[in-house]
Amino acid sequence: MARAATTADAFNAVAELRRRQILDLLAGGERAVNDLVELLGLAQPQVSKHLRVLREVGLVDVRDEGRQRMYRLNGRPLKIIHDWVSTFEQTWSRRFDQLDVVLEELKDTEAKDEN
Amino acid sequence: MARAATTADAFNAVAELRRRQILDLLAGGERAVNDLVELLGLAQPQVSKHLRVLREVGLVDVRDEGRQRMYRLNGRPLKIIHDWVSTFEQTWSRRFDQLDVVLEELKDTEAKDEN
DNA sequence: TTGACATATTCCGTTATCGGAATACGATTC
DNA sequence: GAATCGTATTCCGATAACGGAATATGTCAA
Repeated sequence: MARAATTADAFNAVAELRRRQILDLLAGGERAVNDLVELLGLAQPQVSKHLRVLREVGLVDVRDEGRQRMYRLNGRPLKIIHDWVSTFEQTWSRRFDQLDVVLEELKDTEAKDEN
Repeated sequence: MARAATTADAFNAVAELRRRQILDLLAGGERAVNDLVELLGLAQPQVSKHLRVLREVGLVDVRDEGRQRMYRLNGRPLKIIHDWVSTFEQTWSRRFDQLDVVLEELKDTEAKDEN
């Protein structure tokens, strides 16, 4: 086995900077592929490939509009990420940093007491 | 060029299920490597390798304790992910789903009006 | 129906990743 | 200081990701 398919889930899909940028752009509303190509400064095939990955994990929806394809953000799969990361929110909050310090000091004190 | 190193940032580090599991375990407190090996049911080298990635993006800190190495969670790098994902929070909320429906209906109405 | 435009797919080469097995290293313990 | 324990690193082999270039598909316009 080599590695998890990028297409497997939102975590993998979003690990790529370009795909995050695409989602950022789509947050501003529906966009045709060539719009994205221009805004990102990428080659068109690369953009289409990234869009495919995003489509496969459900992060974007497509709609045909004449010869264009309009892509639209669908953030729902991001909720899984949000939920998971939120679990750790305390970890980076100021107050818990302080708590860590207190706990460390406490540990040191105990260590001394054992002598 | 092939692909960005997994080791590059928190997004990539966390894209791997095993590494997320490790962080989940460390959320419960410091752990020695063999603890994690047992809890995860993985081979020890694999665990050490995942820990290395996590270390390199700053998601865990290490402390030497005799012949053991105690790993400890450091969630700070997750804040970047949290911040980014939070940008899209409205996208999956119930109220905005409803708004989407309304907008769709409106679009349909307009389409009919054009006939 | 031919040509131009918009997008998707395929093919290619390079590189990173992952798991597994073997091995190296470093700190204890005997 | 030799055996042992805990962990890290290295060396595979397989896979798949990525960018680039070429090409295919599909739609509109003349």
